[in-house]
Amino acid sequence: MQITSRFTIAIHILVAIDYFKDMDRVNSEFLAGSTGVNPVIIRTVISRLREAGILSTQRGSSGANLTRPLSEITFYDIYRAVDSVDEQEGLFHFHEQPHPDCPVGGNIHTALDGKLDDIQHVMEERMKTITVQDVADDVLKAVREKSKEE
Amino acid sequence: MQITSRFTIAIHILVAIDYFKDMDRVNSEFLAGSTGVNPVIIRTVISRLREAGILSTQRGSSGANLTRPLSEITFYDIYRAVDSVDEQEGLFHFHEQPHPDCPVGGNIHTALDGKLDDIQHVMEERMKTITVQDVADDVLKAVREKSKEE
DNA sequence: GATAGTTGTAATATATCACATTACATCTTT
DNA sequence: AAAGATGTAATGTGATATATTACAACTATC
Repeated sequence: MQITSRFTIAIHILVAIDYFKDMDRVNSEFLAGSTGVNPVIIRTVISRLREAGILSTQRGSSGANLTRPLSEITFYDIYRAVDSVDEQEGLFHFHEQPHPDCPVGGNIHTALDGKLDDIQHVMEERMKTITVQDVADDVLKAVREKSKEE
Repeated sequence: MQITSRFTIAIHILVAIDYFKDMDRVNSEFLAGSTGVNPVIIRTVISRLREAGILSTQRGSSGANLTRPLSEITFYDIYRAVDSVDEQEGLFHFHEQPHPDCPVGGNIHTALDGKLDDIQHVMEERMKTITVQDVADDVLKAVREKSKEE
């Protein structure tokens, strides 16, 4: 299994919105071209980012506005915004009907749930330490490296 | 998305094999009852554990033998054994066709891949610190708690 | 050595989900 | 009013997880 590409798409979108903010009309068509993803998917990802308060948009009018700088948008914010992992269900799919009358089956949740939460938690905490600005910086760096080579 | 239940099933199975080792014939039918999972699924999970060298089985003959104590089987070992996350693909599904000629699309992998690997890595490292024995201990504890209550 | 019990595995079915796509109502800008 | 956007519903398609049936291969026991 894999975490949905909505997550990397959202990061890509945010970097692009910032990168091209003064140069182009950054509409869903443009972002679809940059990401190689269908424009409707772009719009739904943007919808989720909007619902999460990360950016704002106007019906009919092109482009999106960030509500805060990229340096204040963490990977965790995006992960939550685009529902990379369902908040209720959790990262691990637990088999659903362990037998309650079996000593193991009847106690496996008690014994295991906390440990699974732990694992998910370290992952999410690490996500909180990385921001979209970190990505934007590295994109810029790479762009400059390439232009040097010519 | 969620990590396949094969992971929790495998942990459940290993705890049960150990717990019942002197009491019952722990065959796939028995484990299917304890987990609430189809016996064929049980056998395929056991197959993977066998391929990973965690236990051995004999065709025709009931039961499985652990090749090492539960205290030496980590969550990471199981995670790898049952292919919870494809080793090639990684935890995050990257959108597949970012546009190479776009400054953002052409550099997003360079900028993002290492960060995604980092996140996956902290999760996997935490998995290495938890063993199936930890679960078995907590199952036993819970069993004893419940028997006290009577 | 015949029988019953078991594992290993292929083949198929079903449900769910991710992503693509079409279509269109709604809104903004010119 | 016309052109260009967004928001979103509806539908299609492919991939994947799990369940299930079926059976060959093997072991233990009577």
